[in-house]
Amino acid sequence: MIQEGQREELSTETRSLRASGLTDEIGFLIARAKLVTLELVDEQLEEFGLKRQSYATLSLACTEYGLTQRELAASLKVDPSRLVAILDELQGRNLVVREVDPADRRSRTIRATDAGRQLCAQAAESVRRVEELLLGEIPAGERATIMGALRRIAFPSPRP
Amino acid sequence: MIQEGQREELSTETRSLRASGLTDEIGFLIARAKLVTLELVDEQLEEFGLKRQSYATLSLACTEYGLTQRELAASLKVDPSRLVAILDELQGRNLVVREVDPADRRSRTIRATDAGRQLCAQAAESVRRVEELLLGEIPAGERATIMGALRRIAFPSPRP
DNA sequence: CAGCAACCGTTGATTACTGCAACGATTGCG
DNA sequence: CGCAATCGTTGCAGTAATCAACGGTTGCTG
Repeated sequence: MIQEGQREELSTETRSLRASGLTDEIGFLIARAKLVTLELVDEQLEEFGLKRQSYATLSLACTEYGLTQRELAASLKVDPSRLVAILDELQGRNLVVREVDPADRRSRTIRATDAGRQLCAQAAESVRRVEELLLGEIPAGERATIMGALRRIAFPSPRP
Repeated sequence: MIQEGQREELSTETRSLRASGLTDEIGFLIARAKLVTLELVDEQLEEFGLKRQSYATLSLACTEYGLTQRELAASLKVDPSRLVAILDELQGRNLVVREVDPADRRSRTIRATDAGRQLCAQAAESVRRVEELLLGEIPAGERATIMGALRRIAFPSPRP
């Protein structure tokens, strides 16, 4: 188990975390991994003036499906009321538009503008770099396993 | 790619998420996996009257290292001021005690009581069930890969 | 050994985010 | 037509994250 070659200096912090058993629990690991990962994502998004949620919203708005705010909120697991502010900001920057759904005038379908699409494409490229930063040294086969497992966890039983 | 045998009913929600590319981004996946996972963890902890942070704190208090509040806060990436309320609650339930560090009377070393150890052991057993729920159908070898990757992401460059 | 900067736990204020109820506008159904 | 349900929106309450400040304590330094 312990490599002779690379002597690992274990901080008391790491040692106690291991002794507590927390580093064997998936909940603790995912919570912590989320902190680290999203910090990197935020870093990448900063230059585009986007935050995680506005970026995710913009990404969905770039698809061909004309999603309503309700659908958007459900997809992103965000409260519809929270989405209002996000869309206000995106629309204020002319990245998306709210179109009245002709089929149901209560709903607004959200679509990205050309500027929105362009910005989203650039941001997506930056965001994808995070995976490289985090899993760069891991062989491609294992990386696929990991991403697949995350997908499975993120979208449980019925849906992939 | 697409299995003939199992016809997958794709909801428009899943379809649009895929089309947006978000399901290929590690940031989105981890954020979402964290939501799902911690919901299960909370569920398991509820019967013990613990929340994530108090459980993690209690876990660390159960180790042989007599950690100070400062060290605890650093290990859990929680603000020291936030830890005060957590410890107040745990101490109020006689699960931990604050001992004045004889070496440095400014510091308080946190230790679990016998009751605290007992409760933590029970809670830990429940919490570990979450991994089974999430990764139960995945072969053991891949599970080890996944947990290892999470550890690597959660504790970047210098520390394992 | 006196004094001073630094550190510890704690308090308090400020800010941000989540979840929930309620509202007008609109729809679909009976 | 009338009524329940839905959509976007607003506002509010509870919770957490961040930061400054303070008394008590330590250790360094002159």
